[in-house]
Amino acid sequence: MGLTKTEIFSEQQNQIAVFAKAFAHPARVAILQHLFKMDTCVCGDLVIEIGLAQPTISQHLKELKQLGLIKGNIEGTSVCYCIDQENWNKMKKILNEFFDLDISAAGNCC
Amino acid sequence: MGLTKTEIFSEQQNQIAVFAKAFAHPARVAILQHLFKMDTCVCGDLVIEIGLAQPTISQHLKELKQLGLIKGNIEGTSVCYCIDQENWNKMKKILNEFFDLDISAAGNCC
DNA sequence: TTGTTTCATTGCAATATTACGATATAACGA
DNA sequence: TCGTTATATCGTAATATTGCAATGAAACAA
Repeated sequence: MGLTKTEIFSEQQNQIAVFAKAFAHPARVAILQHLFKMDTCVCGDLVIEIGLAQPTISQHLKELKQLGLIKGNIEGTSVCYCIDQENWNKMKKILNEFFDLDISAAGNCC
Repeated sequence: MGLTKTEIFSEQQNQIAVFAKAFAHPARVAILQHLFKMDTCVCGDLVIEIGLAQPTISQHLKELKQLGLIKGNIEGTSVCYCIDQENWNKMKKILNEFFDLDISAAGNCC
């Protein structure tokens, strides 16, 4: 049905999934990598850097912004985006807790 | 168009996206958490544990298996799944390299 | 004001994902 | 052999995602 049954999962499980979805597209990975690489903030250079149309980039930026991973500031006619450090670290913490689940017990059957 | 333009991105960017997609659904997060929690391997208990139909769980398991994050062994009529430690660690390394990009330079504009 | 630049939004088409009923398959016990 | 159990696969319906052309909105310069 294309509809995820979020109600049967824990809040934590849903949050992990929502954050993971942010990185589940190479364009968004590329955008974030570029925002990290540039010491000065980027705006529509992303359209040139990445090879996608402007509306497409704008849409990906919107998703990252709604998740809180990036911030955007209007500067004249252009918009300056950058990583939201606080939320980025929160996301890292939540995902790393999941990645670092104790593996010692599992993995001994197959 | 629903079709990701993978060809314009680097192999690394695509790989991050593919791994992230594994966690981009709470059911797969729940499956992996359960596989970590149980010291003995699980099979169709997942259908009971998680509240989804058997074909749906089977489909999610297939995706995780294709990615190499889990392994499955046939034991009689049931199938025993567990984390593939080697690939799990590979995935962790790739995603953490991305998460740990130097934040000092970025994030000072907004 | 008019034109330009930059970005967001809208609307749409194409593909992907999620979920499940029905069915197939494979191993086992009686 | 026959029935049971456990899982996989198929087919299908519904929703989500991706991408872009066209258009709108806002700031600026002339």
